[in-house]
Amino acid sequence: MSNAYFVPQDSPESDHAEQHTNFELSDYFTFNDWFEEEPSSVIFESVRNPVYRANQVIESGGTGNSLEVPSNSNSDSEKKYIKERVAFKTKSEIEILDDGYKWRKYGKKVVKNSPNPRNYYKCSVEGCPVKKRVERDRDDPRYVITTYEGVHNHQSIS
DNA sequence: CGAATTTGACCAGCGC
DNA sequence: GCGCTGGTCAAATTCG
Repeated sequence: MSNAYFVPQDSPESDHAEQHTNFELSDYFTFNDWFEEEPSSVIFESVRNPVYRANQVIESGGTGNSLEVPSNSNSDSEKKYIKERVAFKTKSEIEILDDGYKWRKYGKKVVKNSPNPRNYYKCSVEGCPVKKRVERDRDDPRYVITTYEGVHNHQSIS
């Protein structure tokens, strides 16, 4: 798992925000703000890249370097790194959080590190490339980790 | 009856 | 080159 997750502090039932100090994203937006703003304002690479905003780094993860595309960043490696991601870790019983968009589930997978299945969703609006994946936290099943990938090219409907 | 889910199959990238 | 792993497809099924 990664080391920087955003735990929304104004979540209805956030009785304790333990990992909250890990990374303070709330300066940029809160969970509620996120409904209004473009998800693109914060980009999160959950595995090996730093967390960065727009095009600039706000925090490096673990290994320091790494936002920059690998030295010989020509074409292939570039697109891989350009992917925009936002990851939320939310305390929630349910995993189907209504975030104002319409999602169509297209896959489910059991991943190695977690005993819990991971679900794959895609925005059902025509031409919208956004995907998200939802899974339960490995060692804290009360949390749900939602990872958005891409930017919506339309308004939310709800 | 059309639309969304489900779920196993399929596929591609990577490490050994 | 093979097998493992994560991601996607798609046919069947359920749902509204």
